[in-house]
Amino acid sequence: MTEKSAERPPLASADRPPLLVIFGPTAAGKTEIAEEVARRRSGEIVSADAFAVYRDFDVGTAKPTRERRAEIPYHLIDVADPSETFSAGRWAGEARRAVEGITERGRLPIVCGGSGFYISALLDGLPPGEARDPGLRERLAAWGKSHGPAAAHRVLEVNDPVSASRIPVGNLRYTLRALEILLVTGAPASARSAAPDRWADRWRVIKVLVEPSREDLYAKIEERVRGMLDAGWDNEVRQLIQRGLSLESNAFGGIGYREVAGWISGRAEREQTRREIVAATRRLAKRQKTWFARQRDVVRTTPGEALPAILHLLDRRVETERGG
RNA sequence: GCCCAGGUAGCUCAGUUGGUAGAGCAAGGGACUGAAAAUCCCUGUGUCGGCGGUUCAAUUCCGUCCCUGGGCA
Repeated sequence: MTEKSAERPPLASADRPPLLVIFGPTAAGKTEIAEEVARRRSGEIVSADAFAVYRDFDVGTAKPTRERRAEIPYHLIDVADPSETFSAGRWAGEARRAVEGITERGRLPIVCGGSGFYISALLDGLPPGEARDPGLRERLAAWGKSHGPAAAHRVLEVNDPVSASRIPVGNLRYTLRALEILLVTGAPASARSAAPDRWADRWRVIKVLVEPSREDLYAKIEERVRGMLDAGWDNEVRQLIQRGLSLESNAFGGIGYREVAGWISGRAEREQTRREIVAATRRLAKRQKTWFARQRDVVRTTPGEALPAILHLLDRRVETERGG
């Protein structure tokens, strides 16, 4: 997908088709805004959500309902089996294809979601080659578990001191990933620089960060978790478990799923479960905020101001064309 | 009413053989190159239940009162 795009020379700014990217913390109200923009500007939404990709994980991922998806086309939702482990690279590849298709159809692509790493992979690209080997990863995980993070980090330090210096000793997952890259590619992860990725140059990218006040966000999180619990989250989890899906699967790592599993198996009260999920969601929002803080060329808005701000930004192209 | 066990960070608790205290969780900040809603890093002054007493010094010992569990009447 990148070869084709690399051959295409970048167009003058005003001639490039728009690519709207709406991101922000969970429960900020991004979806409603994206849907309204889609209605008014004949757009299609590309979900940038690492857990909405899994089929049958609906309630806890705040996935748009079938009715809404019938009205507004959505992409990158329900594209993976819950037993799979998805990846940022796979998402970015599929998202690029989706964006290209939407543009070719003459419609507005709207990337909307809270998975910052995924959005970065889409816009800025990832180093070439996945350098991923599930079997090796499993063996490394087992080895790391028995030897401990310190031992793993020492091995990395010998073979890739640069990566080792960047990764805290306690972060076994990152240490193992660096080792995996080393073993799969034969080169240290630190030498794996991102090749210049010009994919996004084909679009006039409009990045909008939707950020409510902390007070509003926490209130919305409370409300959302309550709503999910009332909407039959427990039934969804019960069905997933009955179907034989492992609690160890990546999809079950999504916030709330293991908590709800604990509740329906009688290990925790509903109210306690609710509180834990709210706390976990707040922590997620905090991490998202940290991730988004370093984004460049972003228009920052609140949920209330977002829609007019976005419409104004989209219409600016028309003004430019008329003027020039 | 009596006996026992407790009252220490927002929560659950540890501890100080007397020199004014820590862990986990929560909370706040941060990192992030194919697991990312994941993973990890940094941040802990709190009338150590109240009031008296002993002591150079009490959260730690003594007395008393209050509160919370449990037991006995």
